[in-house]
Amino acid sequence: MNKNSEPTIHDIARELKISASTVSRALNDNPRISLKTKEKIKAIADSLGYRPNTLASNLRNKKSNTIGIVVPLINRYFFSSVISGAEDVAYKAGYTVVISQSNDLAAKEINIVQSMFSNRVDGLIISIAMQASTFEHLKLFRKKNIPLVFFDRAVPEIETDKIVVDDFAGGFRVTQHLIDQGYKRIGHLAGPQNLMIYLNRKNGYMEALRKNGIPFDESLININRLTSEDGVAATQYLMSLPHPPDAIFCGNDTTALSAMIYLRDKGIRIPEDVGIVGFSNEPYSKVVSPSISTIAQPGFEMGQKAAELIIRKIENNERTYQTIVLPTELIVRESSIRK
Amino acid sequence: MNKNSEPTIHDIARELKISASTVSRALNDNPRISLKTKEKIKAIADSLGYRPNTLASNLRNKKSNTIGIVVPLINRYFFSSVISGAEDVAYKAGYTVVISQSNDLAAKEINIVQSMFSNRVDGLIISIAMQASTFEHLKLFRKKNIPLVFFDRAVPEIETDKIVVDDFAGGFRVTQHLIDQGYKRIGHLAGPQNLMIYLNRKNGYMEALRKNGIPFDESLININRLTSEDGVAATQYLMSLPHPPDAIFCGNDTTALSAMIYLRDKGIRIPEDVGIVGFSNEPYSKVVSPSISTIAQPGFEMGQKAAELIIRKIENNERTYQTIVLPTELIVRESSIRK
DNA sequence: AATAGATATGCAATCGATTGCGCTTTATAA
DNA sequence: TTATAAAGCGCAATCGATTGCATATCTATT
Repeated sequence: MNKNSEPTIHDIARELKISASTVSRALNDNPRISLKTKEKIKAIADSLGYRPNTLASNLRNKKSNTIGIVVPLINRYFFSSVISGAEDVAYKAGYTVVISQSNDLAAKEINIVQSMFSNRVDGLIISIAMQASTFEHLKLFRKKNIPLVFFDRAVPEIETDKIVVDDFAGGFRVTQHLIDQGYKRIGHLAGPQNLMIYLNRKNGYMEALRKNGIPFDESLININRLTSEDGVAATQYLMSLPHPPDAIFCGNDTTALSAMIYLRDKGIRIPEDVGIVGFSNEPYSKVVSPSISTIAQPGFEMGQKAAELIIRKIENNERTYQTIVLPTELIVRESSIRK
Repeated sequence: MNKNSEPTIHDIARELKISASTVSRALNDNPRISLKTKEKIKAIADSLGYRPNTLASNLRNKKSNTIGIVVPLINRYFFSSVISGAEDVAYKAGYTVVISQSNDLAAKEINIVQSMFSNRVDGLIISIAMQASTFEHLKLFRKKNIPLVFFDRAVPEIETDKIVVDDFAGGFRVTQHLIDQGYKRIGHLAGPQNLMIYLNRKNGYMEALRKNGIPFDESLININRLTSEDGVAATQYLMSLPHPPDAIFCGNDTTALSAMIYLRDKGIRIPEDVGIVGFSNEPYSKVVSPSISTIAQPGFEMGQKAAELIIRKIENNERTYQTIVLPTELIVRESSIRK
């Protein structure tokens, strides 16, 4: 072994005057090697401080034992929870996870995905960027038959595994809850409608109105990017209507919070004057005052499920796809309790 | 090229009846290859849908272009911010980041770090587990001269690059601020003292007391693991003292919040009866009510700096180490304003 | 003692990309 | 025209681990 280069199985082999194949087999506990030899080999390996070179092994095995995860933004509670859950499962199954964030930019997402392909990830777990519009980079994975799992934000036109929450039911429940609380004019801050999750939330909202015989008023829906700023602007707009809403179903907790702050500053009381419900159950939603009613999205669990699913696909080469819909849970807090 | 296996440079070479070396050089824009040949090669590469196999390249180059990041818990705002910042910088420099969480367990940390070594990461960025006590796994990196950067939670006995915030100054400032606000008996919830960050915060606290001529009272310091539950228990304990504190400097925002909730439930007013200051500036600290005074820790920036530093080390093989101390910023909010 | 069968190990190719060295061919200079 | 250099490209080894096939040794059986 050269100085300052790692010992390899060949160094161990030379030391014992045996072949590298034997060493390799011994270290992998291959039954073809006798126990005595194995022990000698392992002893030398230890004393040399040998560490297998995963790169070489991966190359030979055409398998990287790596799962790629792409999220819009790592630094967001829901996504970091998903990553955390997926990492947990992957680690226990002997996989490494590589992570990238698209920053919700289509171009970066394409780059990342291609780079992960070049790195020969065994599977890809992704929640697509808001801004994404073409999906050739993802179809590549399907074409090569590399397991691909969408979570939360999926692409309808790509047939593969998906893990989503029941956004429709979530939107429905939120709205029904507001109606039950006696709110009469319910506004909605909706996210980009090219993303199914936001479309479904809105549809759930509309269905609840319909079912309760409440006429649908287009002007009460404001579609935006659900940033904090958008939340303020949209709320301002809704409240300036000749006939403003007395409750707002916000597409996420970010806008729910910013709407709440805006309304409070205007002297509008929550939940007395206007009820607010968010979506996602961000950690702060339960500690702000008033606490925000919202829909819990089990991020950690989604990550676990996504990892379990993709590992199964990697190891069994199944060719059937499923869409796992996790149930939503309405968490009623102060911001929407009128009764 | 075999069916269902990726095209390689050899396939391109065969197609054009040239050698693989030429293809490799052409694709890497080596000046030794003529422009005409390069163009032909790139055209074929495109039409074949060729993607370089990074594994093979990495093996040959003894470089993985990968940076490992180990944090206690991915799913924590500060850490996910660091990861986010590091990923940003790494991505732009052409590196992939692999991420693992130790769950604050020593055993898992050791495992992860060794696995990252086997994966031949080019460098390792880590914030050590609370529970960690031996550091052989990290010394391995130093011994092999693989760049190692600690952030936030560093190991004093290992000489390497470190990126920390000025916890001492942070603790000092918090305490001085409470004193300035007229609080007389200031308690402190401290984290495990084997971690420098918590030790430094406590030392800053003590120094501020000393400088203001306030006698130090051992019983006002409670050392715990700074979980939400610990925060409640510690606060309960402090308030049950014969001479309870009128302000508490909490080692992190988690405990600050749980302390606040506990006190509120007991009918104790904040900041009138008891002042509270946290540490870390978790996102919720500014939106809860009362909002929590705290120390801002620039997580995203720390991640960026850590990545920049480690990439420089990787690419230049420098052998000098630095400790970058990022300034802390006291954010004064409602929970500690008495005047 | 001879042979089948089991046991233990080695040979050499392979995974895909890279690169030092050397061989042609063409261009330039004398 | 001949030497000389430069340009363009190929050969083959290399990175480290794996594995099908072959070989060598040993045990058991008749």
